[in-house]
Amino acid sequence: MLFVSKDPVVSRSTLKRLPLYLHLLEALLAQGVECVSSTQLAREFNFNPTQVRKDLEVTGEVGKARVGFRVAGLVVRIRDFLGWNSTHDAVLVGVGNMGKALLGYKDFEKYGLNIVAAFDKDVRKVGATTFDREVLPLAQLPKFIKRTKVHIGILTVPAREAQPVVDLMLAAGIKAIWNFAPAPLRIPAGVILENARLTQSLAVLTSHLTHQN
Amino acid sequence: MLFVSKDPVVSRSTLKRLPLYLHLLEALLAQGVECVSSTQLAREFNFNPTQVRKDLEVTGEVGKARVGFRVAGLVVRIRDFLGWNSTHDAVLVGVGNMGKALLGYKDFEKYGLNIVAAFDKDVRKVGATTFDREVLPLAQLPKFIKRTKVHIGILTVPAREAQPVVDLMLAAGIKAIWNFAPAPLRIPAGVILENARLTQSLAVLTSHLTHQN
DNA sequence: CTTTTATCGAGAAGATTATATCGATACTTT
DNA sequence: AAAGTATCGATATAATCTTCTCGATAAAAG
Ligand SMILES: NC(=O)c1ccc[n+]([C@@H]2O[C@H](COP(=O)([O-])OP(=O)(O)OC[C@H]3O[C@@H](n4cnc5c(N)ncnc54)[C@H](O)[C@@H]3O)[C@@H](O)[C@H]2O)c1
Ligand SMILES: NC(=O)c1ccc[n+]([C@@H]2O[C@H](COP(=O)([O-])OP(=O)(O)OC[C@H]3O[C@@H](n4cnc5c(N)ncnc54)[C@H](O)[C@@H]3O)[C@@H](O)[C@H]2O)c1
Repeated sequence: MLFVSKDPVVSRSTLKRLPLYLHLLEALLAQGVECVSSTQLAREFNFNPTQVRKDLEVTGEVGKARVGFRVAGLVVRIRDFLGWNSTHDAVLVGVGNMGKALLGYKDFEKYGLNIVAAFDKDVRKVGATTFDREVLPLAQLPKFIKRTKVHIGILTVPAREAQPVVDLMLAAGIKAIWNFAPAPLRIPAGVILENARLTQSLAVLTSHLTHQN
Repeated sequence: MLFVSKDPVVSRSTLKRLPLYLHLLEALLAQGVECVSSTQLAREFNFNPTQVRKDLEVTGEVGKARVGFRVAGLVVRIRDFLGWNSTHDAVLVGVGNMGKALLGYKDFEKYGLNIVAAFDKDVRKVGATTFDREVLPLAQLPKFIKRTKVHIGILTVPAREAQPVVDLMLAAGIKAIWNFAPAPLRIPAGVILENARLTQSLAVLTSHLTHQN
């Protein structure tokens, strides 16, 4: 779509398919499979083989005619491309149901994400330790972001609180926001916003079920 | 993309933008705003006005030149279109961190989703009550689905457990699956699969941060 | 009452994304 | 060794999605 600055123009669609391939490839790697063709991968997901090849092209891994791609090579290349071989620190704001689920998710480290601190404005939550991380008062958020130079902000507050918290984050220098609240956010160009809105996902299900009858 | 059976009248992109409009429109409605133009809506999201009009067209609501669309009308039409004015019952399997967050989410009823029961294979979790719902043993899942004719299955088990649980659901007659596990699932045509994969969403963030430097 | 302006809906044009085609290549089979 | 075949990468074509253009229309301004 938009949002990429220079030449490495990779579509958001491709970007979202890469983790799908990766998960499968890691399973194949664990099974000891050495090579896999675009045809095989495509069959797993009901994609088109050409599309798979185009997607994998962005990682730089080249395949061999009649053989396919090296599984181990693809795994490394995709992880590198996605930035999952390095660590991206993040702060989380809103230690409610969703916030706690994210804080408790061990596998984020596999995806290069490291939640270093959590914040809440509810004094009853502050001070408690949630999954080994202390919950800090919201007031300390700006200073913390500036001091630790953390780039990612995870937003798990109620919708009406989302924009004010985002403004705090932006003022403190956050570069990317992962938003779970069903609220339209205003952010300046240059900052990446990714909405993990479950309601959007749900819309696909409920509308299909509705129009099927 | 693919996976819609007959005439895929509405694109998935449009489908995912409708909830965005809806959330904003509901806020406007609460403020007493009566009409809104595609231009105004577009500005809020940095979309193109024509795109907004095309999206809204699918709901059947017609606008008035020089005035725009009735906010109240759009809210009803979008909710109807998405199936959010009726109730879709669902079962949830895997009462871990994510499963509990979903069980505790009060607003799902606004989105037409009603989680009627939760299942887990861990005997320590079974019997406990999580957010007013008893956790049932996995063994009871098939009978429960058949008896209650529930259509939606929510999958919050570890990735390696995903396919076996899906197979159970399918055999019992589930029509739509909302999957949170990072695993490629095999499902027959006619069943709707929607992946709420946070790792796909995360890929957008981490890859951008990586390639910016 | 006429002109101006903002917006609509329909259709055309443009951009992006997905798929098909094809020569080259590397492995298998005969 | 030669023939056959699956797959690659490159390029062309097709499909889809987005944006532009324009005549019609409804409200506001003159
Ligand atoms: N729980 C889910 O399954 C789910 C599903 C879809 C969307 N969401 C969205 O995710 C967000 C969080 O949902 P939840 O279920 O965790 O809600 P929740 O009410 O359980 O938690 C919200 C937390 O944010 C804190 N908070 C409120 N305002 C704050 C502020 N200004 N600064 C810092 N902290 C603040 C609250 O104290 C609370 O701890 C909501 O926007 C919700 O709509 C949640
Ligand atoms: N927690 C998160 O923030 C998060 C983020 C992204 C993805 N996910 C994915 O969501 C899924 C659940 O994550 P989680 O953090 O809740 O994990 P979790 O380990 O906390 O919970 C998993 C639950 O599933 C149950 N379970 C395991 N096998 C089962 C089976 N065959 N049948 C029924 N129940 C079974 C376990 O007993 C446990 O209660 C995982 O696939 C995870 O990768 C979670």
